[in-house]
Amino acid sequence: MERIRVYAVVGPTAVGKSAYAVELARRLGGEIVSGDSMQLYRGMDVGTAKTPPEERKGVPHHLLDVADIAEPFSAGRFLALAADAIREIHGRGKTPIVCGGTGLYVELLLTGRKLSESRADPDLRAELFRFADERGAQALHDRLRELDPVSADGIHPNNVKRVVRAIEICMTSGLTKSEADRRSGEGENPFLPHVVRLTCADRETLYRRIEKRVDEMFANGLEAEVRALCERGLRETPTASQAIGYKEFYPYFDGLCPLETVKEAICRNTRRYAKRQETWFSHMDVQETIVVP
RNA sequence: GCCUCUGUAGCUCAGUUGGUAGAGCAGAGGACUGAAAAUCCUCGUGUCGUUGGUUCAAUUCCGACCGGAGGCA
Repeated sequence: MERIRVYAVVGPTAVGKSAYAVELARRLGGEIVSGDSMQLYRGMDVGTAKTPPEERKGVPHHLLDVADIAEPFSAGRFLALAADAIREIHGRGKTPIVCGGTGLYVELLLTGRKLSESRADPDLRAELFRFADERGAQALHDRLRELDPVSADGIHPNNVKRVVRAIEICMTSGLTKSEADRRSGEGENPFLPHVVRLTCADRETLYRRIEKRVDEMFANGLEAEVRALCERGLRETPTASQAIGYKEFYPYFDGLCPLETVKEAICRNTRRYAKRQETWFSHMDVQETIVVP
């Protein structure tokens, strides 16, 4: 089977992935597939730094605006959509270029994983969280160990969220999580990745870029965007509500802190996020590294 | 001017009945196969305001001085 050549542009927020990907697409005759867990949502534009249409320079972008903020999302759903988009682009004789900062999504995609659909079960989650709350994180972890000792070994007991998710997978997919993981890697990877990693020479440079970007977001109407989304229930959504650049406004809207505090919190959370991204991408199989000033 | 309280990690503070000290936040590093912009793990030496004194030993007790807060005049 011939593998599909897939380019990928990865790196922390604010290094300039999107613009780079657009240029790459124009050079290669490519189309972009977003690998970003928040740009999926319709209406989340300014805060997610979604490339505005006028900056896309005619390059088609896939997987932007494919979900309503009320929808939960998952890596499984992302994989299905992204893999389809890649095949479709390739089928038209164009080069697929994955661009995004969500390490898990991009890595699963490029390594050719396939995950069966597993529904989120809010009631089960709530029950498991309650259990952890009442009997302790260790007790919940013990329950996972009974269901799936292999994945229990790989998840720290304090990481309740992941323990809950692992149990949920076991109970909704009909397989243990570890078995599902094993199967996800079966078969040949249909993709042949060429990963370009963008990074900064040092943290200071990256942090300066982040601060500048946050300033721009505020200047471009971030507050109004978040306010409008809150009116549509953003705060009650399962996934979209967690986005950096959005959740920091909640205390401000409740009159609990000044706007300046919101901005500081966004910068801080973005810095921490960028650091986690750097950790992730530094271990990824990368073909090309570009240091941006 | 007098009296009281206070000065400990970048910040907010705890503590040592005298044997040179520890939490939260901030920060740094790391993990990651189904919420991932989420979640979790690891990392704390700092003239204990300055300076004298008592003591084998003072950040801890005593004095003075210098900051800060409050009270009385």
